Amino acid sequence: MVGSPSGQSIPEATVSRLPLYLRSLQELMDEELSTVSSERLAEMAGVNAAKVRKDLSYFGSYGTRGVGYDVEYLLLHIRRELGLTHDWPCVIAGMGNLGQALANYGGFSDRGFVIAALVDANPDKVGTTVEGVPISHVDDLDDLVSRLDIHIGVIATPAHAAQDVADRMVAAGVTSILNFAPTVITVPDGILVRKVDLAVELQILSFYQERRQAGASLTGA
Amino acid sequence: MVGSPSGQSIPEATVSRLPLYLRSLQELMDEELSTVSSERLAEMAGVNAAKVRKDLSYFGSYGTRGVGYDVEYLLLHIRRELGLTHDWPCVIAGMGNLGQALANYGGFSDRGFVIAALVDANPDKVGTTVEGVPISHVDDLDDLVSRLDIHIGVIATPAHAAQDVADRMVAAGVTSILNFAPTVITVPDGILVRKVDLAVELQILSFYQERRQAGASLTGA
DNA sequence: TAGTGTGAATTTCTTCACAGCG
DNA sequence: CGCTGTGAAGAAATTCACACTA
Repeated sequence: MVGSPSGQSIPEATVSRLPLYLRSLQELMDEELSTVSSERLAEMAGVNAAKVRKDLSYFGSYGTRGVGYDVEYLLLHIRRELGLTHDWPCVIAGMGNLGQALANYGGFSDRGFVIAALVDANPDKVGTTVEGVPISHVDDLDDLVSRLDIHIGVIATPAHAAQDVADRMVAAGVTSILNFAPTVITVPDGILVRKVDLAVELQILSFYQERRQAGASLTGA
Repeated sequence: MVGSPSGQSIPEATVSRLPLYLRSLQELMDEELSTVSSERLAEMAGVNAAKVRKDLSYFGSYGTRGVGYDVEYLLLHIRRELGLTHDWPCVIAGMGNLGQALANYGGFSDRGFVIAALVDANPDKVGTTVEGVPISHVDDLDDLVSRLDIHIGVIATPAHAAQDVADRMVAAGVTSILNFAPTVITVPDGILVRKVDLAVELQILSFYQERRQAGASLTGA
């Protein structure tokens, strides 16, 4: 989905697994383990060991043969690769159920994504707060984005409003968008978009569920 | 992530795009268009035309050369492939913000995923209703699953509770699980699991956002 | 000895390009 | 003519297997 950026490339597939490794390493830190083998890390992340070693090798040699990887060192390194060494102020647009859930979702602030602003088009919602953050009107996006130095926008509006909100975000200066609305949005070159459609995953499950009557044995991930 | 099921295989990558096509076709139906070219469909789904044609070709020849695809026919066909010709009763475990958002999320029932039951471990929540569906205690999973003929479970609990809930679901007879908890769960062979981690996508955005200062020109999706 | 790092083999996915059909 | 359907080429990702080393 994304062109390879400056410098020589880390495969997209590898990038998409880094967050999994990061989470696993955080668990290992909590358990106060200081080293980890590719095999163990693979098991925790739900992939296989060869993949872990290959993935990590793109960043250089961080392991010790015969021992494994230093948990703390690797954690720091992946965090740096992911750009998670500083906070990212974000704005969420659309304060319906999903928007509220996202605003409340601990997993964001945990990992450096600070909900700096919330916007909605409904005047009744404007002025109320979620998790201590006031809901502003979507017309104030411009001001909020520049004042709070926001680069990342999250769209949690209904599908029909998504493109308009995306346009406003881009105009305001947002350069990365995470889109939860079940529609494709188009943006100018240079703007990054990723999409999550909650129902898509269920449909994929349904596909495999439907066609396994015939004694198929499938493996969970 | 999932072994190829009975019959000759449709590539995983293709399966994961079917929901996109389905959504686009539904929009075309709403606009009362009766045919669509691979190019137009590609644009709507956010992929390229060759991919659309290749994907659809796995199901046989459904297009008309010189014209395109019949919207209604293709829609029906993909819906059948995805197993969406009948309703799937689902249970959601974990009625925090995310669980509530999912229960409210129109995108599910729209597409045949009926929220048949909700469970939580917190006795204070048990007995209240969300969208007209009562919240039951997680101990009643067994009864609910068999009585309501539920095959699909959605986990929206905190990470630490996810494995336990998954075990209970499997014991109760659930065969497909969609896991929103930020942790890997393990299940017996024959149980399908898909995972959605809301924060993972943000971290991937962060990766690319971080490394584009150097005049890189990236393309949004 | 245990476990990394990595070329090479393999598989999967994408894209091309054009023959063939309505 | 316009657009599908598809072999074949190309690219990307995964997996193998083993040399190497702390």
